[in-house]
Amino acid sequence: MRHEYATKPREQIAAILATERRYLSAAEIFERLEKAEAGVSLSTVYRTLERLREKGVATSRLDERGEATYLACEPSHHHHAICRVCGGVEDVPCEAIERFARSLHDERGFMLDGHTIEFFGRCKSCG
Amino acid sequence: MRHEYATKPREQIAAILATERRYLSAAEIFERLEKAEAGVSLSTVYRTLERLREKGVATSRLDERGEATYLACEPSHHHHAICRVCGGVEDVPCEAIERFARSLHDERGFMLDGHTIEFFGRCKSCG
DNA sequence: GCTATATTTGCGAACGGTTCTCAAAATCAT
DNA sequence: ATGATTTTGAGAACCGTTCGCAAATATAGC
Repeated sequence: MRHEYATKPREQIAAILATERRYLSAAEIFERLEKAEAGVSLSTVYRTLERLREKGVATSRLDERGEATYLACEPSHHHHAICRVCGGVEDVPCEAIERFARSLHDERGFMLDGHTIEFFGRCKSCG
Repeated sequence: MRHEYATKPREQIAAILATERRYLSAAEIFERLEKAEAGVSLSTVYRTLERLREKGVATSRLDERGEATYLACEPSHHHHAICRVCGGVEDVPCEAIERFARSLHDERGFMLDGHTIEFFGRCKSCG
């Protein structure tokens, strides 16, 4: 029989993620737990973040330096506008992409100054 | 006086990059150099790739596992369509983004099945 | 509540990619 | 060739992440 144990470390990590509207690294989360003297290990932080991602309640992305960062995130398909100053994340619905720069600024006040776009799939010769 | 020395390792690395239309990791380039018994060190591969990127003749991106990969690349602003099977890269001009899925398939035969889009800038409160 | 069983945890070691250090080798100007 | 300067190779160091395992914890059944 397969069980899921509800543990204090998991609750604490999920809580930190839930109250933060920016991508956090495992190290950042670990720091906060240390400050709160939670006695949670870094390994557990990594394991729990990965678990949250698998469950679909968090997304992850690699920052510029290749460090994995996590954000509590609804599973619906959308994209992110990330502030270069505060790191804050705003959701950008997929349909908005066509009008992206103008709408981001006009509708949300987000001053776009860069973006990363990559498409994946199969090229003509790989069918 | 500041000089730039033209060396064999640099030529060889640039040559590998120039003939390959896919993102290559430092390790992959190093392997090829080993096969050719070029006697070039991994450190030099890293240093040279970074140098090519700074000079603007190559771009880099992190793959899913966070490994840095490099591609010889014109400096003009555009995006990439990466084949999931062969790794081949096709340039996607920036203006095409609005019509991306249809045009990619109709015009290039690239069957889109995923994409990564991130916007950067300053949010309303960070001005 | 207690016990048995399965899951989770913390610790520390291992890992893999990248960067650094530094003496030896290569490049270029003269 | 010679000397000043840059680049290189080898290996150590680094850093984020993963792994292995014994101890601790959570749950189910009594």
